[in-house]
Amino acid sequence: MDKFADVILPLYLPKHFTYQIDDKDISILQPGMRVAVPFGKTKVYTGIVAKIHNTKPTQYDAKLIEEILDTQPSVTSHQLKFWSWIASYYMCAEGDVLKAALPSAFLLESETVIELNKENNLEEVILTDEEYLIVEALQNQSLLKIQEVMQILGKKTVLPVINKLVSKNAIIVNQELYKQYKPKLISYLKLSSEYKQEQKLNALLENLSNAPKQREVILMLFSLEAKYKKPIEKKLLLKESKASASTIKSLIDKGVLEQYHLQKDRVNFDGKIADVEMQLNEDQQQAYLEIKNHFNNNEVTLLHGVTSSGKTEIYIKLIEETVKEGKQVLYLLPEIALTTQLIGRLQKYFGDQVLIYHSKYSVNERVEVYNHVLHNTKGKIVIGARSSIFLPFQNLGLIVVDESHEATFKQHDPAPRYQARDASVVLASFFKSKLLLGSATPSLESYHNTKSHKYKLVELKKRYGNVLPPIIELVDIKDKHKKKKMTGHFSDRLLEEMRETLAEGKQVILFQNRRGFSPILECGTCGNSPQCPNCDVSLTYHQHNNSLRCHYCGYFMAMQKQCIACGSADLSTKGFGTEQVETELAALFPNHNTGRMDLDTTRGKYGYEKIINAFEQRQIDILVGTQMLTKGLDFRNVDLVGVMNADGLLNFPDFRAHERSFQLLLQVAGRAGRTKDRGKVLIQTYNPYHQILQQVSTNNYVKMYEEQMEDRYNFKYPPYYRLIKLTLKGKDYNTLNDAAAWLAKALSQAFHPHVLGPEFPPVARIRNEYYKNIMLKIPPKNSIVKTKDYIQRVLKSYESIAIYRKIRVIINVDPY
DNA sequence: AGCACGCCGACT
DNA sequence: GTCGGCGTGCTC
Repeated sequence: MDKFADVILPLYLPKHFTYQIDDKDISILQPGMRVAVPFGKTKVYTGIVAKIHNTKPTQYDAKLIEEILDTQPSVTSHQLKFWSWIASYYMCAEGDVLKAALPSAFLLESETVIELNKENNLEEVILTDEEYLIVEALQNQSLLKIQEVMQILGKKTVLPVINKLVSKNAIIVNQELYKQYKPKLISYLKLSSEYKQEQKLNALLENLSNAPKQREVILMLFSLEAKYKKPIEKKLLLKESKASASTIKSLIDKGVLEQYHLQKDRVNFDGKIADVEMQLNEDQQQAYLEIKNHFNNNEVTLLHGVTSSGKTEIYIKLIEETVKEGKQVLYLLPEIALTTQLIGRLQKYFGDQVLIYHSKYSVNERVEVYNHVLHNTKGKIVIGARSSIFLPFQNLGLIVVDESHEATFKQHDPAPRYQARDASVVLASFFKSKLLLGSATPSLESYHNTKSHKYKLVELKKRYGNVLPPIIELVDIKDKHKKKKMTGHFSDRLLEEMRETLAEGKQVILFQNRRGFSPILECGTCGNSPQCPNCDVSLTYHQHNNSLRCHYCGYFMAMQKQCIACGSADLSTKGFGTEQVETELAALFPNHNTGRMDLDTTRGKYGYEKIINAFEQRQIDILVGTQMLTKGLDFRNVDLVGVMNADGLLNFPDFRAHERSFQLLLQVAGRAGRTKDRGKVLIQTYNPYHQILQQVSTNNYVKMYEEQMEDRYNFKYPPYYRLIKLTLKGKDYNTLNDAAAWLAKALSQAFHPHVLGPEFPPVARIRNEYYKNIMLKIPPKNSIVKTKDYIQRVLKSYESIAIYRKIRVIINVDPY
């Protein structure tokens, strides 16, 4: 009987596609395997088999699967179930989930390539200029992709030219399937088996006496083999014998040495493992036992522990136990906190049991981690950013979500727009694994869940080693300005404390939540400030390359000397960022080194580490940074933290601004005084009586929680109401407005008072596309599933209106 | 989402 | 008259 496979393709398409399975493949193919399937007229895609069945499609003829790319499934049944949950909850295509879940090296894609037709003598062909350019390029490079042809010709439509060349028999068009993953190979050397006998060897050495270099290499190889008792890398032999590559090559050519390759893991740990058992103090032990107790009842547990109360030690203890049971562990962290500091700490305990998975890892490294998790081979503990929830776990025993309040667990763009913290609850339920959420400042949602008994709460109220919490002082800079006690952006109080701290040989961290030098350039005569031509934002000034830049599309221009609008030279900068703080510091503290940590200075894989190391080794006395220095960093010698301006955070136009400010400020404060000396935190603000700042200064989470929850209730926000945001996006302003109005009206028919908008976002145009938002507030008593079904139905009728089709609709569920 | 097919303006 | 723009519709 004919068999069919439902295949998930890496495309934005809501359904599976059904292909017929070739008779010879029926016994081999299983769900979860990768297959290459033809799609449309030309394309071949890699898809994942979701289901195998014998229902022949009635509406169309199923095509045959072209090739099976696996010998065993790459995707587990748990993953398939999880993908389908993500797709339906976050309202996206399973293909979107697939793209996020698999390392891109798994998804070979067909690409049209052209090469020269060698059968034909090119001299006899008459070519146009464009055709000549392509042929010339093909003489240097045997294959050209369509993309490359476009570049060579500098235009988009290149197919006619290619077709002409084909008809002239000058080139051939091919479909190339790319297999991207390449294992890393290391060259090893050994003596040919021929010389294993003593006498042959002696004869050889005798022979080589007139080639002393080569003789030396052989002897060195022996001594290295004796020393390490394992295969000898070519690189090592080269280094130790100080021979040249050509010496070794000639030995290989002579057949004396044999070269072979072994696959090597890119991700390797070769440090030492600490041989001590994790010791918990009394409070930690208490918390640990409570957690264990909740875990035994299979309950999700929230660990609310103040900064540096020693949450990590508890995690390590729990991880240790899970690993002992032979189960896998997932340790989720916000991307930004994935620093060498924390990884180093875990590796100290678990050595090469630790696998790391995040976006700064290369495609090949990710494939290796994926396979280790799938085959449960090396490493039971995965430390990773949000995307690691998609790894192919076999028997997941524990998930730890550290810094669980962090907004970066939510993916905003592209789809799937998932929240890894929330999704991990579902993931844990599939495996019946334990789930621990950790935070010093839990999200209101998580805390609310403990109040409503959905989660259990465990608290750690004291800092580790009884270190006292830092003293938090609010500095009224409005008052300081009035009294002329400000030097640039520094109040006299901040300067005083900084001098004192530096004099004691301690370090200072300054926090300014904005990058760049000084965001906006403003003309003092006419008030004009240069705008981005593609987006509705002012350009920001960047001092290091003296340019004006757009943070949304990357557009930049040279810094202006005169106002573009009126020609006046009276230009000044408004607002301030990390760069300006650094500049002011250089003038205020000429005898101290300063460093800056923000997006601009941490580019590249090791940019981050460099700054952190320099600070740890006290090459930097004062570190200025944005919020990236608040996460998971543990500096022992910092006694003072200064917040340059807290108001920018509080006045952010978002219902979460207050909660976020509270979390951020407490995180920043936590950087101060992590050892015996009591740290100090100065927060400069125009509004010291703001209730959030008061709650920060008294470290009163519960008060903040209660007050914010009241607001959330009154204004119908999460966790009471659920939100779904629909964003419309398109180049045509008028059509966008019409489409948004239509959609809002259609949604209102079912959700009447709970549809907000359509409204333009703060930045209404990005890269020459306009944006408009519609927000849906779903009352607690309404079914989310039914609501989503209704939205899908509305969208279907929306899509049937031809003129609206060029306006894209992006759906974002729980869009915090 | 891609990608091909198909219909109207500015140029060799 | 073609080349090349983008609107329209389909993909197992």
